[in-house]
Amino acid sequence: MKPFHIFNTLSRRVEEFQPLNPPVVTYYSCGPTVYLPQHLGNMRAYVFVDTLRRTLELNGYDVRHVMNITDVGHMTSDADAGEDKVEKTARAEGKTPREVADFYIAQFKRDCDQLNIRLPAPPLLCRATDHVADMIALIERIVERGYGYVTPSGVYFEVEKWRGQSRVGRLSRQSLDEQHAGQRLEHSPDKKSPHDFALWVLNQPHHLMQWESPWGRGYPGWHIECSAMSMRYLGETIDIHSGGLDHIPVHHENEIAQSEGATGKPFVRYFVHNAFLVGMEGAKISKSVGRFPVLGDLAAAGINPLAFRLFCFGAKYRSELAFSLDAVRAAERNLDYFAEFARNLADAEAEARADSPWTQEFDQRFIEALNNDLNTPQALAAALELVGEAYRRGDKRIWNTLKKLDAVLGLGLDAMRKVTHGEFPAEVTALQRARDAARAARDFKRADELRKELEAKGYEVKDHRGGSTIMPRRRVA
RNA sequence: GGCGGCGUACCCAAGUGGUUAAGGGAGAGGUCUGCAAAACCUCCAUUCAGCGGUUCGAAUCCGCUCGCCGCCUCCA
Repeated sequence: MKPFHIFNTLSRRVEEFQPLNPPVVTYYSCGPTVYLPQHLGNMRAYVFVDTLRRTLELNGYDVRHVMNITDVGHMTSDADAGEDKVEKTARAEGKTPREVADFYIAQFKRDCDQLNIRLPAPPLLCRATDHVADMIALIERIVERGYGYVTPSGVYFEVEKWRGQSRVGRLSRQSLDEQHAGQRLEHSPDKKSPHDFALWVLNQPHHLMQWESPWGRGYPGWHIECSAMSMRYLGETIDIHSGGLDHIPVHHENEIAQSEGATGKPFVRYFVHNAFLVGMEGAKISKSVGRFPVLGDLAAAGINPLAFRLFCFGAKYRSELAFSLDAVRAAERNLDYFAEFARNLADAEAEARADSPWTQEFDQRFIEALNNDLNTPQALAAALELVGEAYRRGDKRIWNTLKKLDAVLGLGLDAMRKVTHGEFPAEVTALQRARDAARAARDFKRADELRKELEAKGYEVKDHRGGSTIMPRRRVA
């Protein structure tokens, strides 16, 4: 089997992945900003993060995964002096910033749960406001090494000193001249150059969240949280750092500068970036635009939210994906296909110790597709064909294989099977038995009555040759 | 102005130099079925935005044209 390969934005190539200290993989993924609900574009990114993590685990790696939660420092306009977005929402809703953040964090966790996205457990799911001391310590190192300078409006990182005027940005491949920084926005006159960015912001008395620092009361710049928390939990050089494509030119470029400026060591070995979910008009879905679809919209449209996970697998993470309710409905048919198979699987079939030998081909195709830069469309195709082949051959000894694939697909097929193979109330089981008997006696009138009774109690009934299966009716929110 | 990406069937999309252009959805026909629901079979792009070029061979490489989008400012 070929080892895992991934596209590294640093080299702009698909590379064989080799962690620094196998089998451990240190992985930092950019998490949510918590001043609004997460839209489906955000959720696509987290499905991607989850898929990457699960694929690494499938390859036998021990993934130490950190995700940050940005609950301070995102400005509405200018990166240095605009209003903090969390605070803006707090003012609008009459809450404290902490309350706003708590609310949207809880919602984020619920959304992830519905998509079977496994989040790191705290403290590895880490909040910026809980790590201000780490950030201050890091800024001190940067200043000591001569890359930061203190002014009345804040501490800034001196970009040109770090990389030189003409050097091309490592990630964005643009020279400083090409970036036209400052052309379209106002910046602090204290900055030596428009490219410089804030590490610590001072003298913003209206800002609600403030901390004491060696330079005075203030709050951290946006980029510093990721460097500080990444180093805190994963060390000064990590294996993988992921985020959206939009972070390449500013956020990640600046993270590299400040981190390597502070430590003198490489910050990240593999930078991985996911592409956007786009609306039907082909335009990017983003928080700053105003209206955007959220996970709850799917349930409102009668779609199982988990279908969104499979919908995401339909395109590679580096390709734009066009969102529409119909496209998610199409994915929901695939979800039902897997689910039906799992639910109807007899115990004898599920408990077979070894799967049929022909399943290996699909297993292999699945893993090779994922190991080839996370080609989820091909992996999904292999999984679908595995099930199709089982039906075709009338040989359902594929459960061990399917469960293995589900470790990445993340549909929870095992739990789905238990829905039809679990314990039901005695009266429900009795009704089912009575109905099976009526059917066997070809008393279809009676069978139909009993079906109605079961449905009234909230159970769905499906017949097959020898008998029937029942399951609680899916609640559509 | 700079940087980057995209255009494959009705829809979502793989494939990026070489046998018949994955897979799914929708659609059409069929098998099975008491009903309902599944499932299975068959069909569904001589063609990859357009035009040139390179090559024994291109959806895949190069050039041009048209159309669309992202980033350079908070954004996954």
